[in-house]
Amino acid sequence: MNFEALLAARLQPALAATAGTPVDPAVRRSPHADYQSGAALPLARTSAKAPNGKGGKGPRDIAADVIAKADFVGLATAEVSGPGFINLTVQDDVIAAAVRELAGDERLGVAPVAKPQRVLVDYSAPNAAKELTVGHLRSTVIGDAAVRVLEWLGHDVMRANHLGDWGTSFGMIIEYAIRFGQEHDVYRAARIAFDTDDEFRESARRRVVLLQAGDPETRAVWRRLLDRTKTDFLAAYERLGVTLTAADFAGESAYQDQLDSVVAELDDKGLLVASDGALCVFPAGFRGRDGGPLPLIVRKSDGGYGYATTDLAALRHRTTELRADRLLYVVGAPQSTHFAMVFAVAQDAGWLPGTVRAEHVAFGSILGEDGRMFRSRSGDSVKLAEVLDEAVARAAVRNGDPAIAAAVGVGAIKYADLSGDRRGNYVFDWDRMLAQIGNTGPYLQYAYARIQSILHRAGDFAPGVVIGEPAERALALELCAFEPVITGVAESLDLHRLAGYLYSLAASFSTFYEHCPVLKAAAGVRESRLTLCLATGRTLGKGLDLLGIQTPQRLGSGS
RNA sequence: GCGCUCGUAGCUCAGCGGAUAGAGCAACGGACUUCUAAUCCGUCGGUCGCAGGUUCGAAUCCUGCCGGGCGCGCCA
Repeated sequence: MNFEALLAARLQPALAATAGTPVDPAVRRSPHADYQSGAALPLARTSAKAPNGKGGKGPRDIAADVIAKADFVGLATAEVSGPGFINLTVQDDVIAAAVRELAGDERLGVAPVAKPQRVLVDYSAPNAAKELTVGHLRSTVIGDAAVRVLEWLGHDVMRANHLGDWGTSFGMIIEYAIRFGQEHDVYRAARIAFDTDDEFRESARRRVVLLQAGDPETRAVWRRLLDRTKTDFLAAYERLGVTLTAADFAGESAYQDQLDSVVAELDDKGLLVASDGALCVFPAGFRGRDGGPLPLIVRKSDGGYGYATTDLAALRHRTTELRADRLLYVVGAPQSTHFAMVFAVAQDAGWLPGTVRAEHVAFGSILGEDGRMFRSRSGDSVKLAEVLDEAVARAAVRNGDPAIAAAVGVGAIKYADLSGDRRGNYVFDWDRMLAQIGNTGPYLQYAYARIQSILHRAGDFAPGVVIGEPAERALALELCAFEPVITGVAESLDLHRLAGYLYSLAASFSTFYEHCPVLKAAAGVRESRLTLCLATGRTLGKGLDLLGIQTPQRLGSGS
């Protein structure tokens, strides 16, 4: 259901007739009515300037004209308000019918897209030499929610987990593993050796060369280390409720045999410039510290390849071989310049035609309560597993069932990540994210659980909606707003708008719950309220599912 | 220095050119013979960083400052 679109469609002919030209109906939700249109306001100026129209009409007169010409029959009522707004009030019976339909519709009034796109979502992408840390949380959680939303809308979504499995850090851990016969959890130790021991550092560098040259022993160790971390990652994804699978791993190593060809193709197109021994592309519009052109280095002076080349190879593969229509890179904001340059070079090289959208879905950092980068007391980055453990332990205080505690704890962390504008930084705060009131995971899960409890007790009933109490009306109207939110999020990838909507829906439900007894209501009213519960439960359930958050049937210690 | 980004209530944040800028937390005051009170209702709290500009209308768009974060040639 999309009342905004329906109302706009009714308004459009009247506005066009009044203005003599098509006008944006500008229909929005409003605190003064269900919806409002501000379209008459700018029209007043045009009218006043009309050649012979002495004085012209004021915005209120114009709004009245539009209302007189518009046909709202069977949908809404309209009235002029304030300086010239058109307040629109949807008829109760229309809202009721819409909710009735929603309650019985698996898709909750959201139709699959008419033209599915092939969307490739590049997310999570941890360095396979290390453990997962909170640093990987945002890309993983945001990317997976984006995948879920796009997929549910009917798009052909391809997940890509661009694992760091080839760089210097792998040289370090392979060298360390071979020397000390230890193959698990060696990154920290290897890093220390690399930073403090010149001889080790040299060996690690040689090890990268051996790896890239295909040395059998090196490759064997590499393969074992990689398999081990992949297994660990998959376990973490499972625990997080992230849909990435083994089939989605597409690490840097996968593009190694394409790097020469990337450089060759850039050369063919005359984009390559030798500079200080390196091969570079200088896309237009990028300036460096000294004001000079900023290079994207595609081959280092030592002949090796860096991440820029790998990113270009991956992009080319995704548009030419995988035929993606839209590329999403869910990567931290600090890399925005890098991606802008990669996209610019890819365009120049013809790998990114105008028909394909490439977007850097950037996000900010997770901060500690001191406002600085979130780290453990020892200054290390915090392991993801430890964060999840603590969240679950905290949730377990109120939830005896381990499965429910896990759903609440993990859900709280994910929701905290998704409920704010992804571009901004956010402060990691246990108490806030696990609070049972406010815009939190637990609050939404609680609302969902209460609904399930009612529905369970109610048993079968004949759906139908009659709007009575203000709380019923407010809830019903909120339910009808799901569709525009979802379609908007698929476009903007602002998951926090979905989160905000769900919070607002849950809050409307809580008010309804307080003011409108369901099970004890009179016949007729009872069925209507149960239908509202059903529609709300389904919407909350689907919305949270799209965010990747579980919805237990029951919360608490039981009974 | 250049670029990107952020600056909204004491705190954490919404606010996608429209009316009197909204939530939660905190503070204070109410509501449990009632479907989970893990909730709800109310009160208090704001020169939307500053100054200009565009507009009938600006927290929102533009410009310039101030302040924080990040980035700026062989790490990813």
